[in-house]
Amino acid sequence: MPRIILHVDMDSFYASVEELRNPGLKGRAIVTCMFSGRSKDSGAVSAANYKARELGIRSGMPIKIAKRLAKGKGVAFLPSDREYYREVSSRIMDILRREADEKREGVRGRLQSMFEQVSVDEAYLDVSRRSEGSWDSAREIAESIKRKIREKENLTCSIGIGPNKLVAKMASRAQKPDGLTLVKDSEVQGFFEKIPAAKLFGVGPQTAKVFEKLGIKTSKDLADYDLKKLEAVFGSKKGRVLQDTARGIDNDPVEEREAQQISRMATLKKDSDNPKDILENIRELARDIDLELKSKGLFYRTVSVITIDTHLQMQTRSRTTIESSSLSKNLDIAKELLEDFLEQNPGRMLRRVGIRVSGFSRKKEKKQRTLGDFPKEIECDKSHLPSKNA
DNA sequence: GCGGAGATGGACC
DNA sequence: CTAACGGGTCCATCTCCGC
Repeated sequence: MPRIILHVDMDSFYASVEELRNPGLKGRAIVTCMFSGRSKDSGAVSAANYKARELGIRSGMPIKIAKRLAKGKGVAFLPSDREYYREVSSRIMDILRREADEKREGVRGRLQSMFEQVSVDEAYLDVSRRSEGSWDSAREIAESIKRKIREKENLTCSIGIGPNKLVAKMASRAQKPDGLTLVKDSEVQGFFEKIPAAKLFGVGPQTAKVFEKLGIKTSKDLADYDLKKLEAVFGSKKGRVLQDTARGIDNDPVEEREAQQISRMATLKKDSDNPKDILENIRELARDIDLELKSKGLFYRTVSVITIDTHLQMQTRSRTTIESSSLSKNLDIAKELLEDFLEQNPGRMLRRVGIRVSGFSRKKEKKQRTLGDFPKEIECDKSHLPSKNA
């Protein structure tokens, strides 16, 4: 059964939302920033609109560099307000969710959207059924989505359409902003051949460096490369995945995924190796995580402490307990993990610290299970229904 | 050999 | 003149250990 998948990607989302929020900014170059607070312009760029990109400003860039590029050009630098962006995002996701196919989960399961939000500004939609296998009607669905987002939120997005998530993703990237790119099965090979291997989804700076050594430049080079050799260099799993990627092959289903972990990080006001200092920060982060856990009704088994030192080297320490757990317990463990770390790394100054919880479950103690965990017979009382055998 | 636990690295937004 | 640098998530892999 061939699929038709849409990848919807909001255009420079944070910056665009800020532009709407403050009419005085209309038409200007806008950069949203995560200020770390340790010095005036310490931190990184989280988003830059297209006017700002024309100046060479990119997300992930240190704010100081962005400001140098922006010198005298009237660029607006704003602090990121992620809570607000999440609100706007959830309205957009509500629009998108309704455009995806529906499917029944399990035997008598509830209706579920074939929809997958991948980040605050991106989502995949499976529209195979709605479009009845017609690329033209998939294109109409995409156009209608773009129209709705523009009408309701006054924002633009770029949409890629393809036979799987990978192709849809690469397609949405191909034309931005406000783009719509359709790559049907018969066009996948030609479309991928034009893409440099380093630009493929899942290929970052490290992998690109190895490609260079191997003489792999284009996706075609990678697609035609000896699989055994790739697997020898990258490991069997990654080698295989890389070659599939270069060929536009991907069978990953569109489905909503449960969070596997929740973490919070913060930059210290000053580099430090003082447990008291650091623990103070971790305490705040743990409180925040605790709130989110409570609101989601989740329990966890594993706590990790993450440290990033002055050379930006990251290390982690984690511990798994029988069952979670209160905030205070969480903090006790974090404290021990941190103390272990500091003992084992005397003199190492930390720049940032974080805490992470994972290994989630919904059940409280041993017994209480969710409905889905119960065997069928006791799922519900059917005695009021007419008997099958009657 | 297999699983979980723990640590690390790479990638993406 | 150079270096400058957030926060969050997912996944794979390696090692170690008990079974």
